[in-house]
Amino acid sequence: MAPNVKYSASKENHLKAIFHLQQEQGIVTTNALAAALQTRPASVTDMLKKLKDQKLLIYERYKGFKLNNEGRKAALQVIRKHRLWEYFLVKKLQFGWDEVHEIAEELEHIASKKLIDRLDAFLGFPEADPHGDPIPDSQGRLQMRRQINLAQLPLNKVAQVSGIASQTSEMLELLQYNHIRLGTRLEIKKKFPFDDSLEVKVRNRPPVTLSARVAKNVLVNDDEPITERR
Amino acid sequence: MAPNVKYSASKENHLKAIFHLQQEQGIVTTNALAAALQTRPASVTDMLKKLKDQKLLIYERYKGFKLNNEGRKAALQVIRKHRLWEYFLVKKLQFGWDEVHEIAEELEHIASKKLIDRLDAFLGFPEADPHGDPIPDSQGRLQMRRQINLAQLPLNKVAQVSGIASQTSEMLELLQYNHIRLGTRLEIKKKFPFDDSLEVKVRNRPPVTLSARVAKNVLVNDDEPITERR
DNA sequence: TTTTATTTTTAGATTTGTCTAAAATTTATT
DNA sequence: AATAAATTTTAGACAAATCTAAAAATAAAA
Repeated sequence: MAPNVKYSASKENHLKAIFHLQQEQGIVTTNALAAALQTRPASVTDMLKKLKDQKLLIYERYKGFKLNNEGRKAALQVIRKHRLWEYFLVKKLQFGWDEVHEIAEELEHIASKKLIDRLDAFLGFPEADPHGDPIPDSQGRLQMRRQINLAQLPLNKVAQVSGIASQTSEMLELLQYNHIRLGTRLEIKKKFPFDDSLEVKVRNRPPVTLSARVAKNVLVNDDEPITERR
Repeated sequence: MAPNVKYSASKENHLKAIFHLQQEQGIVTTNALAAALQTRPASVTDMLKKLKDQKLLIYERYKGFKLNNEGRKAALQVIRKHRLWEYFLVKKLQFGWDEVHEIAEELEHIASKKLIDRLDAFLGFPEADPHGDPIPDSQGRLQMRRQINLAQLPLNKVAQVSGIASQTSEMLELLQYNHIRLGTRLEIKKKFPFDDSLEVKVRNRPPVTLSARVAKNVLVNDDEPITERR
């Protein structure tokens, strides 16, 4: 049933953004979604009505909303496409991991499921995109990973960067400047309660200071990284 | 100047279709374009006005139209994108050459020029797409090739299939069924003046009969193919 | 060269996605 | 609890791309 349902690019963008927001907050608000999509609350309300009519979300006016099963499945297909294209751009076309997001935003709206499954195979069924975010499989199953943000990491505990929450190019540029990338191992050397900024140490580099805003957007593995191989 | 001008998908489709039509007929008519795009003449007129305002074509009402320099350049960029994606789909993702057109119709509207130039390099700067149609280079230069259609080929002269004019999936299916594909060498064994159908022979195969309609859409090299290597 | 037929354009509507400004509702604050 | 502030929704408008039906222009035929 419903193997190749096609939603407009705008609807897909809304579904995807709702999915990400409800990961963090459970229920999503109109204002939050409008901010995430750089649009107006009124426009969001308009779209919510359409998505509700299409039975993709649970929504009662003034009370917030979240995806239902159908909506979640649709969102995961978009996320799958986005992340596979990002992987393709970096691994095959030699793009930098910090410059692929915008292009993938366009590619993710190409409909053909066959295309995506072939691309997946061509890329060797990668598990994560270049930012470390896991790629849903063909059935939309997303292998969840235990991630915490850098602000939550205890002092002096080494962790490995496994994802970047906010992927604006400004953010990615800042991280690149500080030699923080996917897979980078780092530890917090000092926390400044005044503004919650952190002094972070990456191996073989002088320590750098990160604002609380940045730290909250750097995701790291919750458990001990591999430090020795045997 | 104007390196990354972005036109809507619909405008790009119009530009591309006009380009193809004027290749054959010099000047293009509203009805012909409407037929090519499977839309209505009134819709075409609406779009023509917009394209004229954007200075992409020469158009006087009731008198037909054609692309100007700017429009031709834009059309060639779309054609370049389309053909490179087709090549990618066939050569890298193992699609059949008769099933890539629809997907490429979507991919061709992705904007980034950098993406396309990287893709071009990744594919090894191919000269022609899987249907044998030449791929414009990064500057939009299209290397023209001497092609005639199969109906014009003299009796018993071997020629090599170098392009398919009408790429409907019905047409491509028919050709595939008859083992006629890009690069296939064939010759005309008999012409039937009654309906201008042809008996065509492909090496190691029994002869097949093609209608005049099909023959006009199969393009072959004008000059002798290479039969021996030295 | 009139008349008829065809082609093309205009006029007015529709759909999708967006917006602003105002109204309705909920939440927060005195 | 009453009022103020913030959030969310509605009402009405607009742009893009399309459509149908009717009018205008051109081409073909009698």
